[in-house]
Amino acid sequence: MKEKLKEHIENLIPLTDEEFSFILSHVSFEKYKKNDFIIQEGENVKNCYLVVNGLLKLVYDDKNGKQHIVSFAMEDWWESDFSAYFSQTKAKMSLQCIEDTTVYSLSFKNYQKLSAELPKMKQFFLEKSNSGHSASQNRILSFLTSNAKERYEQLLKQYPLLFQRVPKTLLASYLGVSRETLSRLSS
Amino acid sequence: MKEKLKEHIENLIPLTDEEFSFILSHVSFEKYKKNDFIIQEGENVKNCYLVVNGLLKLVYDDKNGKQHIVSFAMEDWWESDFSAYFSQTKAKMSLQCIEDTTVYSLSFKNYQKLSAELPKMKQFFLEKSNSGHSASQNRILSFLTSNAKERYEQLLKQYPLLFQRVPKTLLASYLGVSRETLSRLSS
DNA sequence: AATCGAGTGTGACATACATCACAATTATAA
DNA sequence: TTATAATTGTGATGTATGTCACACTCGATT
Repeated sequence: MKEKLKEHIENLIPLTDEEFSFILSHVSFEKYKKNDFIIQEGENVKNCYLVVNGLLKLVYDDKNGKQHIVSFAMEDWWESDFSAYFSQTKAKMSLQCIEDTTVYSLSFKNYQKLSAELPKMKQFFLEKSNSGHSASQNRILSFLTSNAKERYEQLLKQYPLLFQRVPKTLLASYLGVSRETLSRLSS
Repeated sequence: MKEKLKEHIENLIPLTDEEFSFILSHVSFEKYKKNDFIIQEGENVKNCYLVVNGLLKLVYDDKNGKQHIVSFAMEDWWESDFSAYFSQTKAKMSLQCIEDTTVYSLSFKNYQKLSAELPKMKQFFLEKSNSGHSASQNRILSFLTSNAKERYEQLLKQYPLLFQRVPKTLLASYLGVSRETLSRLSS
């Protein structure tokens, strides 16, 4: 398990063994079951999470009780309600398991500590944040330029695995269309 | 002018005079006229920009020749085709002046240099990137949860100034609706 | 002053998508 | 296994929004 975290970071930045054990002492390994909530709307968001195995959804429940999926988090992704995490306020969204899931959890305090004491980690977080930002911009772009069918095809192309792992209802909720419309698109 | 840059950074992180002049020697001050392109689609993206005065639009031109506004950049905002900037590839979007605009320009090389040699700047960029990421997620959320009228009202509430500074056609293009629909919404 | 073009409003109509209802199938649990 | 819930497909219909066409205003240019 440790190895997976090491690989994940070294994918961007090489680490000495000392550096890695320092990092390891600042995160905790956690297991969740399908349908468990890792973050619940309204709670203080103390942690962000690296998915080791499994699959998460970051969802927003609107005033009509409808669920909207802001993001899926697959293996090797960091996820949280980052807006609440960085400002240390209450979650507007929930983070819930679609499958049994294992994660590394990083508290905000330790995030700050790692950033401050290990320049390499600050660099790591910076690069992660930049790529997260780019990914979000691409998603915005797809809402601006594409209709439901095109967005569906883009999603399939980008994450063919997702298609087999999550019910269509959730895909629809991610794409911003009703499940009925999505069903008609695929046929 | 220098003062505005100093204020902007010190809004997040205090600087000594030496640190600030080091930073200043790594950016360049530039002036553009209304309708000028700062970045053109297809070019290599060498710089990102801090808007000192004026107003920019980040636009994507789709295959049908239709323009989509991914973002407006007002005073005190950093903007670029960040995806292309960070990967040092060609721009998928253009950055164009809606008004006469002055900016500080930061090359990718100097971005890396500042990040590497001034920990405070790495911290600064990290915090900027995090808040940019949050902002993008909020925009995604508004596409998922709101119809055109609601998105319009949210925009007005968040940036009342914008409303007076840019033609409705551009607001429509930002909101992802036709100008006719937007016109009918406001009445 | 006359002309031009950008920005805007509005009617008529077309289309994409949502909603509601119901049936069929497949997974899950007792 | 049987029962129960979750998932999916599909028809009928309503609504939001897009598209096309045209007119009007207003500021800029000559």
